[in-house]
Amino acid sequence: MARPRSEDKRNAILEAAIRVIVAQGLSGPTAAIAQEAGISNGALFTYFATKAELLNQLYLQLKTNMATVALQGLPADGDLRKQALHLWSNWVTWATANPDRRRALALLSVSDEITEATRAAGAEAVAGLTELIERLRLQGPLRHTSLAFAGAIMNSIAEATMDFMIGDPVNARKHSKAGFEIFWRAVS
Amino acid sequence: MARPRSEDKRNAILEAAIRVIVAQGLSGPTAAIAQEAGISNGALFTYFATKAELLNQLYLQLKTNMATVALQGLPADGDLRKQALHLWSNWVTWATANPDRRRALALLSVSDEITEATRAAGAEAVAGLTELIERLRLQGPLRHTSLAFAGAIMNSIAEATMDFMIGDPVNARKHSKAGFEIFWRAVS
Amino acid sequence: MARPRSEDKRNAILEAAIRVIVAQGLSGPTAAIAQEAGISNGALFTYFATKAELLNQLYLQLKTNMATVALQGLPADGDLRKQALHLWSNWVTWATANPDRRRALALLSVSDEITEATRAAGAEAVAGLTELIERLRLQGPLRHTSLAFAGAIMNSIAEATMDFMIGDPVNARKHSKAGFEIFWRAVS
Amino acid sequence: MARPRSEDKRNAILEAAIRVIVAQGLSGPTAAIAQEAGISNGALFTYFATKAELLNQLYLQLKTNMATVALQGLPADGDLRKQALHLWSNWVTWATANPDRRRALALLSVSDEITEATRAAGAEAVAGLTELIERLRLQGPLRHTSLAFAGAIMNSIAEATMDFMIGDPVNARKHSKAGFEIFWRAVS
DNA sequence: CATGAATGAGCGTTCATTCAT
DNA sequence: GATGAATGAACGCTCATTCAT
Repeated sequence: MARPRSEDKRNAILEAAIRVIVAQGLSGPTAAIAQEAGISNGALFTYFATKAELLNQLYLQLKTNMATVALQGLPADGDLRKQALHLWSNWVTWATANPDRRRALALLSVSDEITEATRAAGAEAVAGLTELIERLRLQGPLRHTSLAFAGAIMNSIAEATMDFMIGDPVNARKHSKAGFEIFWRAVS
Repeated sequence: MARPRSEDKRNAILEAAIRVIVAQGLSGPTAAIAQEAGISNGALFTYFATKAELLNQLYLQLKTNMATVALQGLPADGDLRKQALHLWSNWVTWATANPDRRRALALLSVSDEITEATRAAGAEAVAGLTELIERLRLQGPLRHTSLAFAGAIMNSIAEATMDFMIGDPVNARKHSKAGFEIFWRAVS
Repeated sequence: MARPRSEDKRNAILEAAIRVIVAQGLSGPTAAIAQEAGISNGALFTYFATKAELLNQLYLQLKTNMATVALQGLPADGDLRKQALHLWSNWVTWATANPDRRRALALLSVSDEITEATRAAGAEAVAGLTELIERLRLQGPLRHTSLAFAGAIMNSIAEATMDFMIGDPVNARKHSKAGFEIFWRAVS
Repeated sequence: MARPRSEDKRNAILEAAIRVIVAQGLSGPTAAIAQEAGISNGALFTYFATKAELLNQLYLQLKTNMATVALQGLPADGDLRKQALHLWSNWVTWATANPDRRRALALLSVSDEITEATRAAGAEAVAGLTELIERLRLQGPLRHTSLAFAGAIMNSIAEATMDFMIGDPVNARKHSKAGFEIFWRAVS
């Protein structure tokens, strides 16, 4: 058996890609990613056939990671507001603790390198989140809009909140609270 | 800076840039922009010293254009809700009528080619808008947050709304209305 | 008006390509061709959009050049043998005087970079030659084979002859004569 | 050189190389050859130290194979024409039955990866053939040329004939006969 | 000895910018 | 000023060869 393909190396590449993307944008060279990951420039293509594939997989991993963290420890039986607050709290905490991941995900989200298939898989990955939002929506004033619209609104409020939490860490808690109240008023 | 010969040509370049950016992203070649504008390759650099400068100026022009339209015909004396609704209506109308401009502006907004100075000038350009938001904020639950935060929230709700209006034109009016109500509930 | 595209430079590239192909084969780098031609590596692509296009055009030019030389001063009224001898003589003289051109053409002829369209144009370019061969064929023992077959046979004898003329210049004249006699006996 | 383990594997590689060369040219990747041979990437280099060595050995094997088949069952006592016809027949039969081998050999023959030493060994391998040609030559009009020249001429006529037999299998027999007559007239 | 991941030089092509005309 | 050819650094990707397992 040859040297096995290393999961660690794969992760190192994805982590390196985040750093390069944050520093140089999506057009950062694959060679820089490889160097940052401590491998040769050719080895990168053992793990990802093309740069586009690397970006797609990174998008998916970031989205999955975000959703997983956001849903962590969600109280199964709490009332809706309690659940929403838990989710919100996890979410903004993730964003605050991982500004690079969040920035990379934001850039990837608007890139046209990300295929429809990947976007669909990404939607799948956040299904747990989506479901909670749906329950919220059905009970409030957005009841007559679509799920997607409600999700987008919630997402947009959250993102704006996170921007401020990251940009002004001292008042992060305050912004988080204010953001949640706006969000809550939007859906209930 | 001596003004270059033709203001028309300058505008043609900026319009061409919008089309190229929408079609190919920010990495679209300057040569494509020049061709689309009906001028030569090299002439573009008579009007904009570098590609980055072109992008910065385009950002500024788009932001200014958006703000100008948004404030058009704002009733000076109406009550706040009436004013806000007028603004909202202008804004989403602009976005619906100019999806390319909006898409280009969105891409430019997250690009790291846009300098701090340009962003500051952009903030300047939307001062009229900002002022109205500030008046809203001071009267409502966001009163204890910052102006910038309130602006970002409002912006984010509007952007999400516009996405849906453009993506689903049949229900555009409905989305606009729903979006405004959310916005209004957020600030009042 | 900008610097005009220079026919000289185009020719310099084609000549350089011949030298590089002879020295390194068809896989010789475009950068080497550019350097040999005294231009920057990017400029090559102003004249030929891709390497494949360069190779195709080179093939065509070489084939055309060969045919033109071969037909030079062909006696219009001479008897067939006289005409054939004239052609043969021109042809092998060209090959002897231009071994690099001939070698490059040989490599290009077997390359799969050369498209069907180019091969068709090449056949067009040697139409004058083909026509004479056809007249020969119809009068001799090959009368019952195809034009293409007769052409291939004649070509193959000529090529073998040229190989020996180039490889052993001292006896070039002798080989040429012997080759022609074989050829003549093949077709008459 | 200790013989590597498996002669089978060596042959599998050579056969695979033929297929890859026919499909992709001489620049086909060694990895593709290995895959086609059903072995790993690296194992190929246990059998052939470099790609060039593989190509050289393949050249030699193909040439040997061709010559062996061509001489099969040669009547020791027949008259010259009978012997020549037998040889011719074997030869074109081999080419018709093994177009891939022939195509690969043709590409290898013009490649500059094949060393002088290999070419010399190749000449050695076809010595039996050469000897017959030599006997022919000494009795006919080519008597005053060199052995090599006569061989090249004969080879060239045969190759042109084979091209047509392979390209137009329906008339293969006819082309073979016509080719032989030309050949015979050239040497006798 | 077999495997296949790792290496890194090398390639064709692109493109912002410069400059001869 | 306008044109578009020239420049050359940069990029994504390939592949012969090496080497850890």
